[in-house]
Amino acid sequence: MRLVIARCSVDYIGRLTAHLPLATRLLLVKADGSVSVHADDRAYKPLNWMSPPCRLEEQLDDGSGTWTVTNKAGEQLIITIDEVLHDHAHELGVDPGLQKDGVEAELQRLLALHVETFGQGWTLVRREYPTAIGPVDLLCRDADGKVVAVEIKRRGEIDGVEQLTRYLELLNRDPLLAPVKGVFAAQEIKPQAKVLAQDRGIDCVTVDYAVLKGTDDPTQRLF
Amino acid sequence: MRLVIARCSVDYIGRLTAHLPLATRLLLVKADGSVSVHADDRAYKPLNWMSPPCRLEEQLDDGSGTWTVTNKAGEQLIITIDEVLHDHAHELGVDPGLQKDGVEAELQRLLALHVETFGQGWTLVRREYPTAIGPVDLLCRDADGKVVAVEIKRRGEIDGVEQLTRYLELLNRDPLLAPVKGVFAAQEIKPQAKVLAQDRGIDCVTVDYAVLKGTDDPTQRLF
DNA sequence: CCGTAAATGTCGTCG
DNA sequence: CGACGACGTTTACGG
Repeated sequence: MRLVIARCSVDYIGRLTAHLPLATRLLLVKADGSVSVHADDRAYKPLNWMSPPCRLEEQLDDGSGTWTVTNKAGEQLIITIDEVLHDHAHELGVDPGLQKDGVEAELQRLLALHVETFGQGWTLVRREYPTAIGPVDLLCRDADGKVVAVEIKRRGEIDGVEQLTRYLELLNRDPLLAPVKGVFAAQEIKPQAKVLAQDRGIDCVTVDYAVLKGTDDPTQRLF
Repeated sequence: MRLVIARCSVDYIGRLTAHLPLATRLLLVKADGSVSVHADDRAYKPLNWMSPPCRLEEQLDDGSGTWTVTNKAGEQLIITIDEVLHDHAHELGVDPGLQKDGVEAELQRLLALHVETFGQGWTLVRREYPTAIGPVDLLCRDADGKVVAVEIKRRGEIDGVEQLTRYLELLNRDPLLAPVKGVFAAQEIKPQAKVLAQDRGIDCVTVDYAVLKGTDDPTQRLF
């Protein structure tokens, strides 16, 4: 990893064209070949960058000069360097990598254990019920024995309603299942998604993750 | 901007939980308060980070110690530092910012100016025509006076066709507008999107941004 | 500040 | 290699 602080201007010509006027910035060159240009704000996102695989060509005359970064698609990041204020390289080695523990999978697991969240007398037919266009998160039966397809998202947006709609269309072609109702479940459901769901006859359920987790965790129980 | 190379392990507790085993990494502290942890790969994306606004607390004993970064939501990034190999700070000042060209907004602006791109005699009714489920990019009339809804994307994919389909369904409920036709315009349209659009009776138009821009820019005109 | 759509999205997985 | 969905999406824009 190489860290360069330099006064520079930058041009990107690729999927779009972009220009950065002369200013002092951080140029970050990683071992994977990527180059990114950071200002002192905008959180972790660089002002400009080139993702690997790409090639960095340096043309330097006494500190000032030009970096040209090119990828296979012919996109170019051109960094015109006026003055180098700091230039430091360091070997980091391979990173052991990140261990993540996601929320959506957990949400599905908890709801599968507690389908009564959707209504009294509900039972789980199957989690990840397979169809030709992908698995339905939960297939249930309500108290009347009617089949219900449940789509679970952490954040409920319009795309999720579309996805559930496609599943319902497919499931309703199966005479053994039809008529199949739909439930859209998420920690938070956007107004637009609610409108579309209602328009399609799909019920929306907002799920409280903490409560659900509490239901699952004996140490969290109130009684 | 502060650049620290350190042997560290990292834990994030927030929207998910994540852990990074001990290794040498770059810790990037920006003037906006953000902290990000970079390995020597994964392009510009950090392994872990905290976005501003947040607060960094340092507890150090002879180089080793703990950084605790907290935001308002109570999310925490905890960096346990084993050894600091490099620590360098630099004043960058405010960045003049990025000038972009060629994004969807630009494409929409140009097409609004040149609806004849879609056909002779076409007129613009309104840009960003409002509906209950969001604004239609362009509402036009063709040479016969028929209403046409135009959805514009930089890259035309299935989602865009779905979006336009929803608009058409809604607009066609309005007896003052119906029947409304659809046009899907993009610099590049994926085959799948074309197939779906055709199936829905939606016309596809591939737009040449350079030509359109040339039409707009007198200095670029050939005649 | 909330809601919505775009993004050089990026990053996995799976066919 | 391309399509599809998730992302701690992030970011910009408009009400």
